[in-house]
Amino acid sequence: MGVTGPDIPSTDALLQALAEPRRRAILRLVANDELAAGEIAAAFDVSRTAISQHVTVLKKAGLLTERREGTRRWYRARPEGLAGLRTFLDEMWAGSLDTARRLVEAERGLSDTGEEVGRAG
Amino acid sequence: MGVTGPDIPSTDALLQALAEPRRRAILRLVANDELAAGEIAAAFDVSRTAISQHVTVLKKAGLLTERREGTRRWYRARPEGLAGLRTFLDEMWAGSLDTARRLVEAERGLSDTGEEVGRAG
DNA sequence: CGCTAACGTTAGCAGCCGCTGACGGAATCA
DNA sequence: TGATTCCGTCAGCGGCTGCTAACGTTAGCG
Repeated sequence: MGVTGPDIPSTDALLQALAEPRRRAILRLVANDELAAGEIAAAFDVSRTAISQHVTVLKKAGLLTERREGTRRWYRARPEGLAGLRTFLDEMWAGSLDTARRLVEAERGLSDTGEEVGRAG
Repeated sequence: MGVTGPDIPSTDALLQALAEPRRRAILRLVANDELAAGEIAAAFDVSRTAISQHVTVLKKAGLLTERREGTRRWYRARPEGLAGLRTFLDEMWAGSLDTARRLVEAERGLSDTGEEVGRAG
């Protein structure tokens, strides 16, 4: 019934894609310039096939855009693909920082009064 | 001779640690509360051993702090551990966004003059 | 049409990784 | 001291993953 959107990549796919050093290198390579598959492959010591597979992973993670021109395919980094990662990071950061703030406060109270500081009950 | 610092975890270790769904769950679990190893393990359906190994990975990535008390070890999320990830994200984002801006500008020029817009030479 | 260029895809393989079970160590208590 | 609790570590195993070689596909050219 409903119109299915362009399937938003999960945080899992994102982090798993970025966990590979070579995939991050590819991403940096096409961050400033649009490159064809062959050009990307030429920058590495592994086979063209391996790079093609990495590119597929990055594409599925929403980190790459593809533009076909003749027999060639041009790739470029997709900044919005990193939005999910930023969200994940902000949530983690906020949660932990909030706790850290609470701890500092409790510690200060401790040094003043000598009162015990345990886990928040 | 020199004083060796507390060895800063690499971006690779960071992303690889975060790539595991269960490790992210552990991180969320200790983001707001300090928990003992056993308590963390109790929250999952896998063995205590598996959790211990995940905790080790997170610790090596600088994402966890450990506090020993008697036979127990208390764990807590370490917000500064995510700093490296933020740096990585910002650099990627900046690079891609800069390119995107350049492209929009070029495209606007194209729609006005009909001039070809290729890769920056 | 045949031929080439530029790719993606598949099968198969080696290495990594997460899991379990068994074990060992440190702290606590009788 | 011995027994128990809490926990990390090790060996081994199955599944995943990154790699290569061979093949299939599409676009362009003679």
